[in-house]
Formats: sequence, C-alpha cells, structure tokens
Amino acid sequence: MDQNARTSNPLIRKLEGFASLSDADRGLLERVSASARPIAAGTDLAREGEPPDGVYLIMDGMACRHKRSASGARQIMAYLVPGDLCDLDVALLDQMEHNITTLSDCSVVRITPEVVANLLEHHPAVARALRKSTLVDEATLREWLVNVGCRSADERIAHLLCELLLRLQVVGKATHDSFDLPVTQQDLADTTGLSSVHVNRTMQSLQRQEVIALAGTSLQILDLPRLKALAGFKPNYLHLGDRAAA
Amino acid sequence: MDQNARTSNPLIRKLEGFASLSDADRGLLERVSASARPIAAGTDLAREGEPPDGVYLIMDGMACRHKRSASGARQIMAYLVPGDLCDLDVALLDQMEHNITTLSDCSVVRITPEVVANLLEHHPAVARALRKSTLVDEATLREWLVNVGCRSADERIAHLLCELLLRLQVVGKATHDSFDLPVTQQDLADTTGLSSVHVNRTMQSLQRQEVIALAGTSLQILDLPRLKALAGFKPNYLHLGDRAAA
DNA sequence: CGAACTTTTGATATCACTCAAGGGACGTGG
DNA sequence: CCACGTCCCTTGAGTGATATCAAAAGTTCG
Repeated sequence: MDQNARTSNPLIRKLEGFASLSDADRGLLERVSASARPIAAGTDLAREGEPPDGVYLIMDGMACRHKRSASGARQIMAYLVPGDLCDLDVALLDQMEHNITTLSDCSVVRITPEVVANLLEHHPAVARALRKSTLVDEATLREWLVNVGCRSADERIAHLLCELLLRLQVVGKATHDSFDLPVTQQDLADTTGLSSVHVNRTMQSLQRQEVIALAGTSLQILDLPRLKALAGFKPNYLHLGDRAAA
Repeated sequence: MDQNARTSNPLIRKLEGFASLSDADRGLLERVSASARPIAAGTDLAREGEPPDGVYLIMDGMACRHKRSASGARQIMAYLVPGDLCDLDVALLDQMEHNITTLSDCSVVRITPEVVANLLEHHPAVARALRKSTLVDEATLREWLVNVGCRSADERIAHLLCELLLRLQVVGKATHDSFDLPVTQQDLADTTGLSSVHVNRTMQSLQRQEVIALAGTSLQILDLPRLKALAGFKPNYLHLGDRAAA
C-alpha cells in the first residue's frame, strides 16, 4: 500500500495514512480533487458572519483560519496545508465564526456539501479517513493552545516548525529537512501570540544556534533533534502512527 | 418546542437548540443518559497514551480536557459542563493524546461506541444535533486560543466567565446571573495561561469593581454588560441562535 | 525607479511571573 | 471537641520575558 502512497495527490497521501483505500476510493478522490483552481495570496475563502460556502480543500500553498479579537489583534488558529480540508460538517452552521484566508498563492478545490455527503455515506473507508483527519485537526488545535498557553517564545516557534515539517512531509511537500514557509513574521507572530519583533529575534537566535537556516521563504532544519528538544515536541497528537519516525 | 425544553436533562436541552427532536428522539436520549454514575472530583475519565474507552457524557458537575507540556506546565483545553460529551468519533483513534479529568464531583454516563454509532446512523435529527454540537466545541476551542493568544489577564478571565454563564444557562445550570464554579484558582490559571497568583489578583479586582461576587464556589455576575465589555465578548461562536439574548 | 511591505535594530516600558510566607478553611483522627 | 495536616487563597517584594515605539535597511514588484 505504500507504493500507492507515492501519488502526488496530497489528500490521498494523507488519507492513506488513516485508512486503507481501495483503487475505487483513490479514483474517486482523484476526481474530486481534480477541479483545483488557483487562488491568490490574501484571498478570503470564508468570512466571519457569512454562511459557509462548502468545504475547501487545499491542494497547494498555505491558508489559515483566523479571527480578530475585539481589541483588533489577529489570532491565527490553524494552518491549512496541502491535503487539508476544512470542517466536513460546516454546512450544518448558519454562520462562520472565523475567517479562512490564503497565506500564499494556493491551489484550492471547493467541494459542495452534496459531494461531501456522498463521500461520507457511500464510501466508508474514505469517511473513516476523513473523520480521523478531522480528529487530528482538533488535536492540533489543542496542541496550539498548549503552545500559546504554556511555552516560551523559543519553544513556541520551535514547536510550530517541528509540526509543519512533519505535516508537510506526510503529503510530500517537504524533503527530509526543509520546506517552504510562505508566511510573514507577522503571520508567525499572530500564530504564536508573540509580537513580530520578538518572532524576528527568536528566528535569528535559532539561526545563530545553527538549528535552522532561512533563505527567502525556504526553511531548512539543520538540527532536527535539537529543534525537537527545544520545543519539547511529542508528535503523538498528529496520530501518524509509524510515519512519525521522522 | 420550548415547553419541552423544560426537561432537566442537560443533553436534551442542549441538543434541542441545535435541531428539532421528536418525542422518540427525546425518549431515546433520556434512556441513554439514564445510566449516569457518580464520579469523584479528580478522577481521570481518559488518559493520554491509553486507548479511548467510549464517549463520556457529563450530566452534572464539571470536567476538563488537559495535558502537560514537556516542561511540566498543565494546560486545560476545554471545560466539560452538563450536557457536554466528548468526541463522537473518538473510537477511531488508537490513543488519547490528552487527558479528561473531573474537576468537581460529577455525574457521568459512559456511552459505548455501538450506541453512538446507532444514534448517528438511525436517528438523523439527533445525529445532526450531535455533529453541530461538536462543531461548537471546536469553535469554543478556537475562541480559547484567541483568549490566550490575544487578550490581557482581565479580558481572559472575564471572557471565560461570560462563556460559562451562557453555556450553563442553556442547560439550566445557571440562573439569570449566577452559577457554581467548582474549580480552584490554579485550574483557572491553567485554563487561561496565567499564574494562579495573577488569577487571584484579577478576580479580586473584578470583585472590587463590583462586576462579580464570589462566595465559596458560587459566582454571581453583578454587572453582565460590564463583564462582556471588559472581555470583548461576542457569543456568536457558541451558535446559540436566539438563545444568545442573555 | 518608486511605493509598499517586510525585516531588522535599539531603547524603553510593562504586564505578568516567581518566590516566599502567612492566613483561612476544611476534614480527619485522637 | 480540639489538634493537626493539607489544600487553597492571599499578600508583598523583586524580577524577567516580551511588548511597544520608532526608525533604518532590505525586498518585491509594477
């Protein structure tokens, strides 16, 4: 089943880690994800206060969930990377209570509620994988709360980078030790609950320690064991099973 | 349908806000929740690293999800109040990646995966309500991330209290302006990412301003508009619809 | 080539933390 | 019924991590 995982389709790669898919399942997912459209950076896919408009699947690039507090500060609550899709059951809600916005140029599929319902009802393996994937998204959100609630600035940044490396590796968007991080330091600040100035200093410190190297938007992890140790990173919440070896 | 909501069953009260239930649905839920057992404060219902053991439903008291960071700090990631139930699909996971522990003496129902599956497959209105309820739990988690990521100490505490008042009102566990808060200041600290000393000072300040009054574990909101304003509280994430009037 | 955005740097400020000790409240056992 | 232990709340003093402010230096792109 692993040779099949060598598809370049990030959704299929991810879901195969959560359930064994049949050729028919894979074909179906291939067809569902074929209608990806390019979306420019900074585009809202969903807006707070508006009714949800279907389920979005990211095929390339990065997007995020975020909202603003009453005082105007922005909090990013999730990164959506290739293979991620937002809220299977979102159609049940009248209103979004947060925004979904692309952070970089993206390739995105909009899946209608009908197609989602069909997947969930008539394709049990896919349904299981999708539900499991949703549980992992929730676990990730909880881990982010731990990140902001409990960890120091250095730990927060290190933890975020560990997580991204693993998640991107799973869908074939990271090599052994590097990946593209197409977000500003302000975005990282709004993700980690820090100021952008402090994110800058923290990233510099990690570079001076030769734990990471940054060239443009390309991030290389020079010393992953060290980065994990700094972060106190335990990958169990991603429920990757044996894929967590990395 | 509102006269029916006057049941004292917190699960039914909550779910009726999310979908119209038939008498049969209500009867079924009544039967499911009839087997509540008393559980002492400080008991683990689920432990990190262990396989999940079914779905828990809180009928009375308060429990929480929490985990410890590598450095030993505890983060509480959710409060479970009467009517709340944890992760419908949790049976899909091999391992818990967080703990669920009672904060006070509780009355708890363990629902087997089979019963959950039956509810989801054969009782569409109940299934819709349960799924919607899960979406609200997620939205609440996101709001908590905003709370720790963006807000000052006073705002965090005020926001938490606003949320609890509303959630407890929905299930009939709060009067117009007061409810029981059976948690220590250390618990509140681990919830909000503050130190217990600072929680103490913040609570005192809210009392001095005559926004709240605390007598033992009983909390009274003296000036709800003020408390909401302090918190920048917007209840939309709870998806209460017209019940959010409070 | 200029405008807009992002990164970087330095100086200063502050909110919340830590440490440490005292005072209640509550329960248990003598 | 009192003594004692434990847990929680409270207070004060000192500290520190991170924020804020402001400006300069890069970068990107039309």
